[in-house]
Amino acid sequence: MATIRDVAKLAGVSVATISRYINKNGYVNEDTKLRVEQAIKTLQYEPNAIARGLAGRKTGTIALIFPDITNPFFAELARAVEDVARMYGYTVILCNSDNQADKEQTYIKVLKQRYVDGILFASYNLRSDDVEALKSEKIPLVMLDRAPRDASCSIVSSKHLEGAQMAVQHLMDVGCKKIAHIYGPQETVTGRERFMGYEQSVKNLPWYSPSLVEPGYFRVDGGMAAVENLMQRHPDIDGIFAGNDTMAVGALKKLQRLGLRVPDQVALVGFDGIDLTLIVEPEITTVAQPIYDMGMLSTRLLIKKIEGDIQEEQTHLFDVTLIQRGSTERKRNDE
Amino acid sequence: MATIRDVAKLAGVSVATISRYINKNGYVNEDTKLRVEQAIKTLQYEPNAIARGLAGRKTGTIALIFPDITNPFFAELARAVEDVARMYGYTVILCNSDNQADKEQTYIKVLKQRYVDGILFASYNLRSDDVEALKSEKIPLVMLDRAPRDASCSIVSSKHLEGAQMAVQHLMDVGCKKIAHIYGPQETVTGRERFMGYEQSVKNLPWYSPSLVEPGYFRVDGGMAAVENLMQRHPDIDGIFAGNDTMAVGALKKLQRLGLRVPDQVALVGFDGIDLTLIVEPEITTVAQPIYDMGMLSTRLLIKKIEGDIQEEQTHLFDVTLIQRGSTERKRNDE
DNA sequence: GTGAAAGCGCTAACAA
DNA sequence: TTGTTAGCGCTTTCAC
Repeated sequence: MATIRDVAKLAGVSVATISRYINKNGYVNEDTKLRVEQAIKTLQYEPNAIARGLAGRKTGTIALIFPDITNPFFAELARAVEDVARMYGYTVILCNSDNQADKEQTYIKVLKQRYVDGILFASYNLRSDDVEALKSEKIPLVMLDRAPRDASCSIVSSKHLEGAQMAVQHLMDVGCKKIAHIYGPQETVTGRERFMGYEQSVKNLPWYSPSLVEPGYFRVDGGMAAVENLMQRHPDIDGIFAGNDTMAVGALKKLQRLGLRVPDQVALVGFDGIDLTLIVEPEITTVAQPIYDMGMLSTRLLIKKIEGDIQEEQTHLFDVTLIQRGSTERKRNDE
Repeated sequence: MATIRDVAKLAGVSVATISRYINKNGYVNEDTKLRVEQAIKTLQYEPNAIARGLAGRKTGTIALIFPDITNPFFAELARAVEDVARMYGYTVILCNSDNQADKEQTYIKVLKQRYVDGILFASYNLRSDDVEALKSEKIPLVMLDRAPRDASCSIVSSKHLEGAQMAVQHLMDVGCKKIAHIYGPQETVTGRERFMGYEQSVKNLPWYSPSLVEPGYFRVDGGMAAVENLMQRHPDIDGIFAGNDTMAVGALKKLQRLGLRVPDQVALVGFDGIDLTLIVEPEITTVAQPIYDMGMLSTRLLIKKIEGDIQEEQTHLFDVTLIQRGSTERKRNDE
């Protein structure tokens, strides 16, 4: 592989000129520019990214730390991140944290060693001193859906609380008289806010009872178990709002096994808008987040911070959309 | 951040000694070893991976090139790869190729610039000269489920042909009298071999007809469309073997919409063993590949090649397993 | 066993 | 505009 020195020699200039040309900073005369281009072409020169990293402290690498790539939500997010990164000439490092603090910490250490230019973080346990540490080392950071209290950092999220209220409202609109909630982990912003949205919507209604909620751990089996418990306690439940689509899928499966017709006997709404909701029958009504857009925006934000285009920490809140599907499509909008 | 020089100074030795200690090559006296350890600890020294890469040409990075992380099969694979890589101190770069040759080529270029230590390749278009090029540059490569003709390289795959025959046999065992096949892209090894397995199993049977196959493009909507066409041509089809689980899910959905009972009127088998088959009702019988194990093994293989533990190219063929579920669970095993 | 020193390929002052 | 040069932090001969 040709080096910058070879190019310089062939073009009859110094390496500094080549460097300037490549990085498009500093002046380069038009004539020499042409010679340089020629030389680069004939030698098929490709700058060495590692050497650039060492010399310039910019590696063109960003890291994506999140719970689990196997989760369709994060897979779609990762896809968006990678797409945008590629467009901007960045490469992305994949880090599955399983929401374990020690894994997150190890990653951060490793990533520093590798001079990653920035980190996109969507796992739970980052504390404000971690954020401060990264900040003091000038490593740009964008958080997805979570932020340590009293740490200022850039955040990309969406309207979970509002979305939860939309979900509940929709269930009432299609005639539900007793609506349960399967909630996600309360350590998570998403799990918490969606729970709150449900609670605020129903707590003053006559039929409300605290025993209408059940945890589902954001998992299919969790959703199934939750339905089992809920229906046992309240056989008259006729609407379920699941805190995410994965649990909604589990809920649907269990409802069908219990012989309950969806949506006629029990209507069901999920949250997130992942494709899983489309492959089951009936398809599941969901409060969709613009996952791909969120991934795109957060990556753009991160790259802008890396490249110094923005300094301040920004917060972006995306709107969510209720997508009505079979799981709430009842014959009659009764009452 | 402390550098190797700081450590050397504090320990009262030269940087060479520190380097030897870190890399565990060359002799280091027991006493000095202790002093070095002390120094490293007090300074919280972490070797700089970029500098090591430049000097030693080993970056501790491997790349995973495959079609799309959004595909559950590849997501699970990626998870395995990342898990193993982490265990061995490697970091993984994510590359979605969408099976486009140009993206693959661009990636290979970028990855070379970044001195990746090895590449795990599961996309379609790599040609034998690409393989040779990588080989001549001493970049270890492991291919998943595909290999350019007449290029020797390490391959990890599983028994697609045999698996397809198992699927068909199973359908016959549960009493199917007319079995169709929804096939995947014939440019892919997987699509081709599964098709061949089907063909070999049925071509001499009295009911066989070439119009019993239909493409499904490895996609949900493809599976749906295929079922529509197949059932129109042959309303008496009572068994379907889909070339992968994604198409099987689509097939199931369409069958249900057509009002056909699964498994009683039409039994259904997929291929791959992804979780999608578990979330639908009925659950789908599938020929499962050990996806996670395949990811683990191929990563281990790659790392061994990187670290010089093996030279020769190896081929690993995994067994597949028929997992029987609701989609083929008929009341009576008739005839 | 250990150290001195020459790079790895590039960037970025600073001079010219 | 362009060139000289000193690093970036580490590995690796080659002496001692």
